Amino acid sequence: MGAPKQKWTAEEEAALKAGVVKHGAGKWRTILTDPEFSSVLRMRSNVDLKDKWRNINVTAIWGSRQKAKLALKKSLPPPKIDNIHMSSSIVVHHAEEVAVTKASAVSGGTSSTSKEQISS
Amino acid sequence: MGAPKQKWTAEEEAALKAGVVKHGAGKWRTILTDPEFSSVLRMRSNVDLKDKWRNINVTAIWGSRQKAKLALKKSLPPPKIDNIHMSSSIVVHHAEEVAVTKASAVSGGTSSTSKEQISS
DNA sequence: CTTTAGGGGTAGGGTTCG
DNA sequence: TCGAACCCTACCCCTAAA
Repeated sequence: MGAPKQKWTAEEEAALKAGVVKHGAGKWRTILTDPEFSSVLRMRSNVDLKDKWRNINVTAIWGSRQKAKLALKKSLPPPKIDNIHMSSSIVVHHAEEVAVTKASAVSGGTSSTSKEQISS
Repeated sequence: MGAPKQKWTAEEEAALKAGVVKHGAGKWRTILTDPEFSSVLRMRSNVDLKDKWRNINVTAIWGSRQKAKLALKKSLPPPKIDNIHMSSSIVVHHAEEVAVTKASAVSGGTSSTSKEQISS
């Protein structure tokens, strides 16, 4: 249909990151309205920005452990339909790489969220 | 966050609809204070009721976007490849449709508008 | 001042497609 | 199967009108 899955380009991703650095994470609409990024992110919505940012963040941190949460919620249906014979080859994963060199110094206390019951 | 996304249950939705039928749409506070629904909607605010009602109405109009897709996808048979999987945990979601015969001001023109070009 | 109505926007969950 | 893109729901904030 109209949007057959528009993949994010490097430019859009860079613009998104720059926008987050500039305005802070969560200010998708602000980033979108910024003339600096609006040119690149013209086809994106604020929701798209949020989703993309989530995806980036998730993939960056977790290199091999994101199923835990999912498995906890939705019991993973084991392929054991009938036969239960199968040597469980416990593959000892040597997970010790995943050097997260990505400086995620953007998210943090940027959002002050000062909702201290403003009095008129 | 304080509100970890409290999804509306069928009971709450039914109570909301019943309240609308009983007191009328727009009387959120009245519905909320009603001892009959206050038990179920104790955790909800009048604003929440309003929002939920808005969402329900919006969803009701569109009978070709989400529902069609979902139904199409769920009814679609798996690949012709014969497989012996599919344990199928009968998680039939019970969805009772409360036919609210109230005159909702949503009727317009059979919704042919698939595009929302809202420009402030 | 309280409530309702409508407009915006964000976060999270869940689904679809490659 | 997994991941990325996308859609939907809930919640909240703001402003104007009753």
